[in-house]
Amino acid sequence: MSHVRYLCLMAVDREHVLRSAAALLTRKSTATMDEVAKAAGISRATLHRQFAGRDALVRALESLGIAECEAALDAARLDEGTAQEAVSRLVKELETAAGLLAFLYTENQLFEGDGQNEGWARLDARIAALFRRGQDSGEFRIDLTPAWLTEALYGLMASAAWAVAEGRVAAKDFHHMIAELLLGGALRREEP
Amino acid sequence: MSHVRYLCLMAVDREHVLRSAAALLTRKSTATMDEVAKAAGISRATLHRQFAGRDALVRALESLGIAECEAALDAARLDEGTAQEAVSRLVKELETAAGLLAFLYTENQLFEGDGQNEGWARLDARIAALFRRGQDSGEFRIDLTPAWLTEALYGLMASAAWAVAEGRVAAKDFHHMIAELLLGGALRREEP
DNA sequence: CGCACATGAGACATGAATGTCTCATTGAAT
DNA sequence: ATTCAATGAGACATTCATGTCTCATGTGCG
Repeated sequence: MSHVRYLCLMAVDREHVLRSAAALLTRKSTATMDEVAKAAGISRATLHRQFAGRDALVRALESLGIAECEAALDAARLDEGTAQEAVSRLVKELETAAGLLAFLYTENQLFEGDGQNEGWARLDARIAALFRRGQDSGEFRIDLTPAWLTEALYGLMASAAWAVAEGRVAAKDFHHMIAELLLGGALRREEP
Repeated sequence: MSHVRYLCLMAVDREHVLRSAAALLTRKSTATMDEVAKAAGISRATLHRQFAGRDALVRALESLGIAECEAALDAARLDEGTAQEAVSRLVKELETAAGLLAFLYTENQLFEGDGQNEGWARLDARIAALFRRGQDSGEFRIDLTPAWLTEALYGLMASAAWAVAEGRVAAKDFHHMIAELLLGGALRREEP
């Protein structure tokens, strides 16, 4: 039964291709299908056999990014402990997906039109709910809206991913930089 | 002497074209030259007469963005008062350039190769120097590097510009959102 | 060994964006 | 009114990424 093996190999390769594409497109968002194929170590023909076209590839990356984010949200256990700790865990869990997120964040074509993936709305809602929980518990200041804090989290993740990729900051500081800057702003300061 | 008037008109139109292009490309970074021309209310032929090609247009936008940033840095008087106040003034002065900055921030092709505009390095140095001044004076925490704070400022500006453009946050909160979040993170908290 | 199938290489057509060109028109200055 | 320059409209060739195709190769399996 080569059929089973066939499916297995396809799945593995598809995963590898998506990873390679994400890594390349994060650095050069205008990379051609040929460059994507070369980066994955396959031919352009095979790339087209796995993804109907560039659009399908980007959509698959979008689904992968959403899935990774949701997995990170689950792993971060946003409902446990203080909101501050939950945010810190979330940043930690999102670190591996930061590069992919940074790419998707700039693909604004994904968000025009009605066919936009509802996964983003789910993610936004869960993250915003976390910030709202922190506000309700008195941990976070209330003059910064959950929507803005969610946007800022995305933006800081993307900024850090690019800064690390270009060597302007150290990769090991990723979590500390984002969590400290974001929480320092979102956390209500003790009255002196 | 129509020659003088000729030069004057060219300058005015060029400015207008650049503004229109910046506004459009901020929303849709893949807009074609035809769309850019239509957005500026001119024909594609005239657009090509003013800018040799798409590359030249992007380069001109880059120069414009750098010039606006340097003007904002000058107007913010980064050496006066506390570093915190200077950062707040800087965010205020940069607000009008935020859309353009957001576009340039994602044009990572500008930063590959050796021919990258040295204006960015100058800007980075000036902004980083401001954060360093705040650290030296004890206003800002020292565990977040000036390089990262500079990156974070860019990232938050871009995030806020997009969020405002898409209606997720209110435009009037622009300065407050960025300055408060950034400073809250960069500012050393009072010991309880 | 022979079969099946995924792959790589490459040819080919298509479409889109670009860059260049000509020509008629407008508009302002003289 | 005449002249000059800029503009708009459009034709045109070119380039490039894309998408589809065929064919040869190799590799695993029966």
